[in-house]
Amino acid sequence: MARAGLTAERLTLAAAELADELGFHNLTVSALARRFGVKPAALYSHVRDAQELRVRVAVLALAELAERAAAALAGRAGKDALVAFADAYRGYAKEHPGRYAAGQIQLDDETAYASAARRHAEMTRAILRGYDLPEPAQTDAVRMLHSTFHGFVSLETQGGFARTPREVDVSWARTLDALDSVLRNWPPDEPGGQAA
Amino acid sequence: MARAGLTAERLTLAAAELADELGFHNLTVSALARRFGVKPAALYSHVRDAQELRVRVAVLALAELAERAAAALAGRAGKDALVAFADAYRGYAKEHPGRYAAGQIQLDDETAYASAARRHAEMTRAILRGYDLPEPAQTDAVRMLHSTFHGFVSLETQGGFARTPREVDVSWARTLDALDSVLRNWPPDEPGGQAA
DNA sequence: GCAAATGCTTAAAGGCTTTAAGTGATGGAG
DNA sequence: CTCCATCACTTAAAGCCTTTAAGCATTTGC
Repeated sequence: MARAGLTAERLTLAAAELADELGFHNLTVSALARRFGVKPAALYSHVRDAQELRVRVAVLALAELAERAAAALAGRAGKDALVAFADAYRGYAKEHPGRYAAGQIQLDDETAYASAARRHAEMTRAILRGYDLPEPAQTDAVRMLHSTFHGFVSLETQGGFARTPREVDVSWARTLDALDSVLRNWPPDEPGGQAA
Repeated sequence: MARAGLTAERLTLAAAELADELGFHNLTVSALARRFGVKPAALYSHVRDAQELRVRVAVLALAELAERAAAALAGRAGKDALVAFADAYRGYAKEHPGRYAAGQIQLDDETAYASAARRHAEMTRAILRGYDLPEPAQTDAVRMLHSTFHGFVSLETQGGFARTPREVDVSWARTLDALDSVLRNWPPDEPGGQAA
């Protein structure tokens, strides 16, 4: 019997494809083995267990996403940078829903540190350079941006916006307009009240 | 042997508790049966299968969340309403992470229609009444608000903000300030450019 | 060309889901 | 009050998944 030529890397890549096709939660050792025409037990020489497989896909996804985001950001500033980054983020999630879902799992501190998670934070801060926010506000803005991107993409891929006719692309664009607007005019720490 | 007195309702409630304790993805028929001191097969007289159990928890969660949000909204308007609604949303997710996660699963159109999903959309629109947005922008704003709330809460419960020292509560408050600000000053359809 | 290492299979145990058939408790009718 | 029908739960069993251990075969290096 010819060997299948399994390695941790090939398994990870195939697992990522499987996740994109079937959904991350349908990524199983058995399904992956099937794809290689091999018995499930064969995978355990290359990967400790199912959880390690998931973590590997997560790390791959974070790296790919960081790569894309970095490319999108290159040479841009201000709103251009904001939109390019956001579009890269959303585009990746739509092209690779399984990988994107993988990227959301909890990584232990060590794995997260070694992964591209840091690069994401740095890039988001790079966007904010165009908006000139002082430090504590900058952290808040990073969190708000990340929340909005992730929330929108996550709701969209789960069909959360499907029941309203308006084009999702338009709402996305308007949301980015709104984020740009609020970053250019970040509210002061003591809000002055809510007068019209 | 005394009977356990199972009903679909009691199972659903216990399933919700189980999900909050162990995480939604650890909600299994077996674990639930164990909690009632009963064999797994016993549950199948009351609930069609594991998926129905999950859907029931989702519908329960959406209803509870709508209840809370409605109470928070009562008698408030403008930023007060925004903050109360958002806090109710986040509070529920933190108190009931398993239920909250359940609320994110895809419901078929019929179930979704019968569920509280509509009430959520209506309440978000009610918040916007205080901000006087014309219609297509209103839909965009609803989507942005929902995205930001969901994204923030989802990242927070998954530990996404844990690696930065700043208090998450403060970032949440500042994010709501920012949303209030952008709603009061919603950008026009043709953005005028990005001058400082 | 042979031995050692490596890669995959077989075997097996344990858990989860789900269906079908069986048993015992409960409650309503006489 | 008692008997019987119904309903609630158990037992049994099949199928799929994960994971470990042991075995066989293929490749590699000397």
